[in-house]
Amino acid sequence: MYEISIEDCDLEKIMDSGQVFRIRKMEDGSFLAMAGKRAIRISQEGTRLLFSCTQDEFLNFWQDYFDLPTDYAAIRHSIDPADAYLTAAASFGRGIRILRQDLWETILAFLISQNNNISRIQNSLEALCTRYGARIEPEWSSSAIHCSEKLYAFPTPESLCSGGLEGLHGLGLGYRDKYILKMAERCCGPTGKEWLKKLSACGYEEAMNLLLQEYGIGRKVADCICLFSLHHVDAFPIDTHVKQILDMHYPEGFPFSRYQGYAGILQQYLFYYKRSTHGNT
DNA sequence: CTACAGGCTGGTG
DNA sequence: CACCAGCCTGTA
Repeated sequence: MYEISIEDCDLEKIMDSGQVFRIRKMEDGSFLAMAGKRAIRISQEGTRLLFSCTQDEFLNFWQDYFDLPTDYAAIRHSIDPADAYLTAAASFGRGIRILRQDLWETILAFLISQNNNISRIQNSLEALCTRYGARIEPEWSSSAIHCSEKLYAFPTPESLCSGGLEGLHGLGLGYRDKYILKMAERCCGPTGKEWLKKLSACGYEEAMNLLLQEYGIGRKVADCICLFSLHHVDAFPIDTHVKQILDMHYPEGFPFSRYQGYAGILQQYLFYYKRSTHGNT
């Protein structure tokens, strides 16, 4: 167990902010977060967070995964007070953080996300993990906070390839199955690892160029990958909701220059605010 | 039943 | 260039 107190970190909001699809709330009110081949239980009361892992694993993985070293209050306070909508959105979304998710996993998640809804995305990802992922046996599974259900790691590119296109049927992927298979093939073997490594190492512009060459990846999906995995927080994904916000509240254009270098964080506040106040799923 | 999901591809004007 | 039909399918 590892306990920490931190401002601007609300797991429920993070879970509902649309950037991650493998965190869910358990019956006891704690959260189950899965990332790659890891799984963790986290309980939260106010600013207190209790992680079901050793200090070592917290410091080596989860701390950065949840981007805890970043000062989000400072970011919120930099917002133009005259911008009533953005001020309200940031206040409402206080606690959201931009996670640092695994690249391969994030690419697949957002390939699936296109023209899709959140519950279906979650179902598809879970089905994918159940079919092709290795079993996870977390340390805490045998302790007091047991978890009856079986947990699966995110599958490797190699395991996805092994099933071919037929192996992706029945997962609710629809026409996106061929995008997934192509991407799995892309990420296989040494050349695939090299490509992922290159993506991780380069800047925002270069990452966009590389991603946009891939089958099934357009500007919006590429921006999501840049923001939610590579942590290029100047990436500003424009989906139907954000487009509506921009049309409605920023007819003169969003003030990107004022928020240079971290507009993507504000995009999350805007997105979450709009979705939450319109009762969408 | 239809409409719609955090879009992209491929073809047309 | 801009425009847009078609695409899979669970959910509302």
